[in-house]
Amino acid sequence: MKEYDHKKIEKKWQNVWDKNKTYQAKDFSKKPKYFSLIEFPYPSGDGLHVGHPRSYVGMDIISRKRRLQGFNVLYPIGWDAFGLPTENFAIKTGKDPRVVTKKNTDNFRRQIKSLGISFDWSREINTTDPKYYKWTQWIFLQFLKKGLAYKAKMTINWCPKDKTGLANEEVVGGLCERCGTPVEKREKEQWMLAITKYADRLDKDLDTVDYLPQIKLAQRNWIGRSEGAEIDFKIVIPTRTPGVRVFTTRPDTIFGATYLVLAPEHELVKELKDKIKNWSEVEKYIKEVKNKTDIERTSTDKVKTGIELKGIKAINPANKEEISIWIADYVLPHYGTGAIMAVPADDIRDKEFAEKFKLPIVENYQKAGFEDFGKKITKFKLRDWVFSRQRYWGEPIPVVHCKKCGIVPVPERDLPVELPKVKNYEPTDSGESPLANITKWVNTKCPKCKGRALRETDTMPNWAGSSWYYLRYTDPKNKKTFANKKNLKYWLGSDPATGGVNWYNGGNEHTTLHLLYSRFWHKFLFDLKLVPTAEPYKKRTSHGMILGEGGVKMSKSLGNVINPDEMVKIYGADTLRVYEMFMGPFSQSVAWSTESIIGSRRFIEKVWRIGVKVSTQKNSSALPASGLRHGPNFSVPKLSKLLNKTIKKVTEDIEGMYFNTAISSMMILATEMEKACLSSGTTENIELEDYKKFLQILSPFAPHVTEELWSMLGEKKSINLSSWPKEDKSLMEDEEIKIVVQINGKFRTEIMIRADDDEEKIKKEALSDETVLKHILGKTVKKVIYVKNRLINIVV
RNA sequence: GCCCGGAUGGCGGAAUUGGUAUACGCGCACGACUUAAAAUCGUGUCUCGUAAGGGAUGUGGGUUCGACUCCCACUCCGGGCACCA
Repeated sequence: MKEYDHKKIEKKWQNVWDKNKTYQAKDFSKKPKYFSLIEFPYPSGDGLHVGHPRSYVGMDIISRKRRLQGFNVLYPIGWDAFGLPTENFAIKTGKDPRVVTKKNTDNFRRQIKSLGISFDWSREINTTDPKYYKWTQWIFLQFLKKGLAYKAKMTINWCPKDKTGLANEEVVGGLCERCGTPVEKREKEQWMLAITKYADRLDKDLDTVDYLPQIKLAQRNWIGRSEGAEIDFKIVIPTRTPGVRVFTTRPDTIFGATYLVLAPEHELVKELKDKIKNWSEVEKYIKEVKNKTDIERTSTDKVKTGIELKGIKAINPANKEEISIWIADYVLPHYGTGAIMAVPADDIRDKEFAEKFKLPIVENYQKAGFEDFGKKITKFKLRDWVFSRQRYWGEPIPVVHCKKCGIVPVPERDLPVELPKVKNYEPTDSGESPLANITKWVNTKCPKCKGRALRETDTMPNWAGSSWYYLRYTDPKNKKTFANKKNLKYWLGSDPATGGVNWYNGGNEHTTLHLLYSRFWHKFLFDLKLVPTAEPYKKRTSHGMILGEGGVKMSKSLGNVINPDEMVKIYGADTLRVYEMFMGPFSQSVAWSTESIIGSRRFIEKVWRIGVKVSTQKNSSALPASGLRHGPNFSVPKLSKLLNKTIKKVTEDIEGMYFNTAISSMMILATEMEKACLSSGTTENIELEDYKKFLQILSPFAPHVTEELWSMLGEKKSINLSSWPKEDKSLMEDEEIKIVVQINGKFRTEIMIRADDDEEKIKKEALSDETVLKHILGKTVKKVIYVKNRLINIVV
């Protein structure tokens, strides 16, 4: 018998598909289009993680199914290659990030290709390619033009020893990850993007997209829309106008407000410095707060801290009572107005604070109307996006600073502003990007006045390139624009309300930031009439992580990292694909088990054995013509029925991403098929057409082996060019149905009924069943509940 | 701490969304084939009990004829928390 040689088969078909451009999407086609998307990977030096294929295979199954369903499918991939790990590697080794990136992407490409994912490699993109980031910079200039990119002072993490700014990730327990020095906060001018201008629409438009409910919820919570009121409190000591404005979601409780709390950073504190009698204490407290994170500050289980601003008082506008003013770290400067009115009778945090500092608590106060003392206002938790990085490996922000003209955008014709080569990748001592050291590059001419000017040395965050990459796939080589409008209209759809990438799958960990940022960019481009749809993604799902054996995180330090190359080598890509889809529910994290992968291999081998038998007997004339078969083991109808049920199940399960149960049902079918062969010694019990349908529904999961078997059965064209089978309902109906009989909700027995029996007849039958009679002997039957085609429960 | 998930046999998980808990797979045991091994196939495999029957879906309560599924309170685990991607 012909052996299953995964190495030969997989290599062979990967070459054929490549040569025939089987998976290349065609711009414009009579077929309906389908745009399926995965999050393009960051090409890390560690190579592909077994978690990557999970997402890629999942969407590959969807994409392959869509092709068989007659769609013109775009399933692209690229590299999100700017970022910290490559930069830190460069700092450590002195190697050019370009060289490192090239090496890593080459490795990733080879690994992904070995899995037989149906990506359209002709559209491969790379965020670090100047031809790509030219357009990232161009989009930034549009933000600048519309006033949505601006500069503001922000606090950053600062390591006083290394003299560099640090990313949050590089701060471990308040210490610098590299040298262990306590990290300080510093103020620095940063480029910002005004995402808050889009907050309302980012929230509202979630109603128009098909995201998993928990993804929508996560987005909504992040945006944090809430309705409240802004109320002005007069400062009476010292007399000052204007007073202080607070934001509250409960303006109705104003009669219970017994003191005010300001964020320690509130400008009023600095302004009234001279009037605050206990300034030295206040100053000390402000310093302490400065190095705390927002999480530490707002944690509700820590002891409340704060300090009164002695010597200044405010007036509650509702009851005209004089109240004290405090500062406390649990009030954050960037939410609301950075000031609250405290109603200890009604708010747990205010109550804790009042109890600790012995502040008055008024329990039974008069309720006010919503807008009696202030103005209704909608507030968002969402903050503007800090868009500057003092780093090397990112897109240079394309502006110049001119003493005469101020900030001047680089003219669009001069894009891209290419990242120059440097010798040293470390940030400078002053905390500037390493680009600041290249005087030749920094010194330039002002595009406006032609005078001397300096280039901006900040670069963009990694999120920039990934905020619009899906658009570039529709027209990846365009030199005139980021993507042709016609292409965008074709691939995203022309209806602003319903169009977008058809299906976008990614990690749970991206359901807030990346997803929100790219929705923001897309909406901005939509407003400029540069993209045809209001939302980038019509549908969004997410997959869980693959953990190491035993459910711990897979990491180098734990030594439990699984190399996909090795799995492909030993078991084959098809087995790895099937295993990753079978190991657990797609949406949840699941632990890897090398011991278990053998089950998927056995399944593929079973399919292979049946196929080899079917093909050899088909080619020998020993097999009687279809429809003329007889014999004691004649079980074609039974198998056909199971096949049709399986087609239905697999068709539906793929849509819900229930890949594990789809595979389970195909395993059952394969087992039954093989049994049918064994019982008769031939494959006469398997209809050739049935077996082919089985191969078709399996092909999205295991594309190589099914393609090989397909051709062994005499098919000249690729299985990719066939059409998705449809179940035959007439072959699926059961005339006899098994009904469970329960007594008081406990399983007792089962009876067979005919599909057309009426309820009374079934109940009667159940009550006259031997086992039932035994159990209800001497008891009164109170009630008989019948659930159609399922069960009967007798209550006694 | 806050937000979003999750918890079912020795292990990964299934359960038509309120209707036979443990499908499918791994592992294990036994059997067939084999000189033997591997592969493959078959049988068994939650638990107590000889059986009849009882118990079990993280914990404690509740709703219901009936709860893994719904409600309330808790425990533990994973992800996110704005400069990791």
